[in-house]
Amino acid sequence: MPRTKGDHEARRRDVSEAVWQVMAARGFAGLTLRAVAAELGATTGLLTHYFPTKRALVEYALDLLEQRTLSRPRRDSGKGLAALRDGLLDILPLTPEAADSNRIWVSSWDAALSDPDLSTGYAHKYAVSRDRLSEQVAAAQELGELPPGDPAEIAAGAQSFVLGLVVQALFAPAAFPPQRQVQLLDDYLATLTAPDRSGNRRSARS
Amino acid sequence: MPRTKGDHEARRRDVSEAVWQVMAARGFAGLTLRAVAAELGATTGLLTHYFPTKRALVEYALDLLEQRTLSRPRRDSGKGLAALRDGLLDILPLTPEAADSNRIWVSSWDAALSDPDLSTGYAHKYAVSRDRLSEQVAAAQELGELPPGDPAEIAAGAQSFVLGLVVQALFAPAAFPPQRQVQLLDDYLATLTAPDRSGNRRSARS
DNA sequence: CCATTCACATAACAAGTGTTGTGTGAATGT
DNA sequence: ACATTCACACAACACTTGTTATGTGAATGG
Repeated sequence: MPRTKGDHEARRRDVSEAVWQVMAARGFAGLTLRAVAAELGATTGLLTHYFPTKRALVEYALDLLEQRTLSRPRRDSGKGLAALRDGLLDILPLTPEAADSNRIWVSSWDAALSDPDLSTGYAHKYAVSRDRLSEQVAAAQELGELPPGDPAEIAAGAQSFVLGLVVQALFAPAAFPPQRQVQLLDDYLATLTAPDRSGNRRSARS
Repeated sequence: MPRTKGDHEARRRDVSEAVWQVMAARGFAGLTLRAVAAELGATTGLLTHYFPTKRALVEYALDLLEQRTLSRPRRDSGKGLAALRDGLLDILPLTPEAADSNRIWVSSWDAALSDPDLSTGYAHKYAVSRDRLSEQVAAAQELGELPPGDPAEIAAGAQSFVLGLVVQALFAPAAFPPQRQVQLLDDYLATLTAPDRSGNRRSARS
């Protein structure tokens, strides 16, 4: 039963939704043409009509993942340290949608690590994210909310912390409910704001 | 060409090595019977002789992964904070072997997140690791090397930090050479040792 | 010395995968 | 009104995967 209205754009959105559902339910490895087609109530012919090859669909799925992650409702309340906190909170799986998004991300790491092309893409993407955090760190430092130190290093540390927290929360959602995730992040940020009493210089290169 | 000596144990070690090589080279998703057999210079018949089903081989591979991770040469120099640092350093991909191990771990998360049985196993495993870290945190606190605070929360934070650092280092090994990983970890530990000057209480529950 | 067991190889099978070609009915332009 | 294009369905393909059945030569035990 073909579409009465040939709305290309709407159809593409249907495909997006089906791809998303499949990835959320069966992981990135479960992203198969027939699974998407079944979720869509169609056949593989539809997909090959929109995507010439499987790789094209995978790349589309990754774009979709990035886009949906980026277009998630973002907190953007303050400036400086508050903005940094918001940016980090946006990453955490605090809502079911964010949990889906993160689960898909993590499950895509398998394919990404085995594929050099995808791997460099991921590295670049995380580098961009780090740069953005770095700017927020620098802003917070100028406001005196964070002690001095290389913003890039502090940003890398913060991203590591949040990334790892994502992974732990995905594997043990009961042990890491949203409240505890926020608490852990706030504790981490609290230690960042504290001055360093030890002899170690923070983030100095040899 | 069958084995002249029927050394069951040695053969199993050969299988382990082949499984390891395959996972390191092609990721967890690439762990296929024929790939292992080819790496072993044998056929699938050998594997079905040792493992009744694919799942058995997967479980064996996960055991192997855990065992190899655990049996990696560990630093165990000091007590208290130094022991905690050692335990965290042991996780990081500072050596090629540790990088292999971590890459396999990360690539296995895809299958684990889609399989409830494996997922709970992973959650348990990370919980055990957290408990161990928690004890080291408590010991460091008793030595006065760490300020007071719920050891479990501090351990969870430290594990998150290291886990995330592992992921970043795997995707961008050039940007996260061993030296920088150690530096980032030491910076993190330095912030932990610093007293909290802010009004936030560290790790208090509501 | 011989029967049995072991440790595989070999080959086939069914299911699932991406891909390709052909058909077909609706929409569309003229 | 008609030819063309579009948006798929349908079916077959080559391939990979896990699984299973059968054979076979070496080790082994009595």
